[in-house]
Amino acid sequence: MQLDDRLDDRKVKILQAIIRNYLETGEPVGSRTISKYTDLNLSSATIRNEMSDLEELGYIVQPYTSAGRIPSDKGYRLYVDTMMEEKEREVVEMKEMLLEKEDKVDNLLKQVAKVLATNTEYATMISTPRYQRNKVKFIQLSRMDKNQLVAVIVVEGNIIKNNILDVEEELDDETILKLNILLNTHLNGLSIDEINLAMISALKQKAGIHSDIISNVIDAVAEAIKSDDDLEIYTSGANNIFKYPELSDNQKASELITALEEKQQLTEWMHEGLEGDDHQGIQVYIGNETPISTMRDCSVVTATYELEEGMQGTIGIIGPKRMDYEKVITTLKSLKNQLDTLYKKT
Amino acid sequence: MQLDDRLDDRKVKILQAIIRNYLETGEPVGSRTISKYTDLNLSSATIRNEMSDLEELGYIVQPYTSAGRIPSDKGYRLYVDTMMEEKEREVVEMKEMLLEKEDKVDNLLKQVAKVLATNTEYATMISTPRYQRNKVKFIQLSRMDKNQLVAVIVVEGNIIKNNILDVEEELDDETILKLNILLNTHLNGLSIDEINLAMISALKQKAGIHSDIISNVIDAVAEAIKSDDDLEIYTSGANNIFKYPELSDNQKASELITALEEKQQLTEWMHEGLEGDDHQGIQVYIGNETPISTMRDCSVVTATYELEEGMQGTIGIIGPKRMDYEKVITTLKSLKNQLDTLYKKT
DNA sequence: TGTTAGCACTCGTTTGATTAGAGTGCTAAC
DNA sequence: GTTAGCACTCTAATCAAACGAGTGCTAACA
Repeated sequence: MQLDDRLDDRKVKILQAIIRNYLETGEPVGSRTISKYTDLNLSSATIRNEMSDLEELGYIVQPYTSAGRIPSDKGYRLYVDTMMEEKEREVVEMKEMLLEKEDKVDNLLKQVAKVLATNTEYATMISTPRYQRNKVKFIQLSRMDKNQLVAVIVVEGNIIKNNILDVEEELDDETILKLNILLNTHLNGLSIDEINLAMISALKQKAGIHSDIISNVIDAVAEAIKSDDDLEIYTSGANNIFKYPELSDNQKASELITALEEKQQLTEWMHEGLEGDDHQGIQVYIGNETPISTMRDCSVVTATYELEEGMQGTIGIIGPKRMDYEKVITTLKSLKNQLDTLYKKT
Repeated sequence: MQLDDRLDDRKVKILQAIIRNYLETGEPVGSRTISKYTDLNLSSATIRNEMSDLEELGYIVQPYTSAGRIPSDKGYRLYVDTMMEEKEREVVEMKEMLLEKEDKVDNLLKQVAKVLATNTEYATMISTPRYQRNKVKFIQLSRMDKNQLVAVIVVEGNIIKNNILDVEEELDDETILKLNILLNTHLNGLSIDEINLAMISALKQKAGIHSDIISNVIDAVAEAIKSDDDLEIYTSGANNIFKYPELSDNQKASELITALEEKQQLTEWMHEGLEGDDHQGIQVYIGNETPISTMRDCSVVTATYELEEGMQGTIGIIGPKRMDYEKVITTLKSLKNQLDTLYKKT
């Protein structure tokens, strides 16, 4: 008999039972367990037949002959997808996330990573928001020293940047005032795309003999807006991986710790993660679906949050493949909501 | 016969041989090994006698009856101390530490931690400099919005801080200018100790109706100077601990990773570490000498560096007790020197 | 008196064999 | 289509024996 590609209802139920049980115990689960566990009233023999089918379809695998079954990546995938549909509406409030509005976004994020790690008992990461199309809001040059200017640049979202500019010639207050006016009138409200070469040379011309300062300021502005080096990632709860035997043998643990420490890779991943958009900004990567090879034994759930218009970042949870997807997803959703609204009403 | 408290020359040689051998292999070392290893031309039996003495004196221990000996904390201590004396003068140049002067000190430090970790194959940490008695160099209030001021505060070492202040009443340019002059004339050159209550109330009085702004600014200044939250610690190379079997069983590895992640503890330690001063700013903590209990199986070597006058920070290397003290210490010394001079000549 | 050879003894580690148990696949009966 | 029964498979746990590195002690030696 040719096996139907489509799963009937009973198979799905059995698969879910297997996965749920495996999530709890971490041990391969046998037919007898399922027979007792489910309310299907089927004998272990029947379950065995069904499991045999499920294995043939690739949803579960046997670690070795005559052991119980564990879910394959494909199995997890099905489970997660169906579960997502079911839970699409339900969003549980996060317990006691004392998210007092920190004045420093960085500290807030660090704290979120930490709380999340303690809460879920998995490792977590959170990327700082990207300010893709951010606009200049305010520029101010001030003389600090004889030969040094402080350039303060505020971009949308009240992100403040400063640079110290060395100047050769001494500038008097009036010149500085003029430059300030010039800069503000021309650059305010512009995003990085809009500050092009033509714009810059026009500015320089107007600045006259002080055109070299303009260059410096423009550089500072560019840096402030693009803020590439500011796209950082905070991780927390790395030690949690030791709670899951399947991740904590020396080899794997070492690789994982390295992956979490090596933020470069994570950054790139989170970066691109901002594009795709599955279920309300939540994405699940199971096993080999993660782009980082050393995480092939893990699952990663990410959520995209938005602090203010255009300021998007990503939160991620890294755990074993048998992570409690349900809890993780609802937790992330709730957190995402909180972050989304936190700065909106400012 | 009562054992002399003092070690004779031969005992020291044997102890050194034991330790050196143990550093290499990580295995308990027996009498026969030493007999062959050293140029003392002694039989294993003689060595056995000496080792028996050394054990009684507490310099080495036996993991179990009839195993070889391994150094005790006391043994390491002696070894490190004598070695330090020998190497006091010798400072090897660090290999290829592309320390191009980063404009951001933070990035520099992160990079140092990383390079150091790769270089030594141990875990590393580095704390950002403390600006203990730092002085205010420049203060500037600017109006950004109708109801928002930007306060820019520059302290010695060109550390720039900003705060956004919400103001209820709208201020005109002249008022702001007056405030700026007031603040600069009174606060410039002062350290945090010197900005006391009397000072503040005097300022407020002079500010007249704008005294509440003064309060806010003072708060911002205080925060900028004390910069407690800026005393951060970067760690790197946590995965290196897996290279040493004696540290990488699950329990210990987990604890260690946690300790490295839990920066609070480290911060306090590094903080107090700045006081004591052993050998040219290098300190060695062996086993239980570390204040962090989960590091009792490790040794930690720290060095204090100074970027600019009064800006001290600490670098630390965390490894197994059998770490290559010689290499670590010379490496740290060289690095310390580089950091010490790097910003001095600016 | 200090050094050495020899030998019995100790104790953790390695090895191999055996056992227990969980789980499967298959067959035959319902 | 479902179930009971049974032989079979494979892992993990257990145990004993052999191993061997290393010691402590004694007696002999220079």
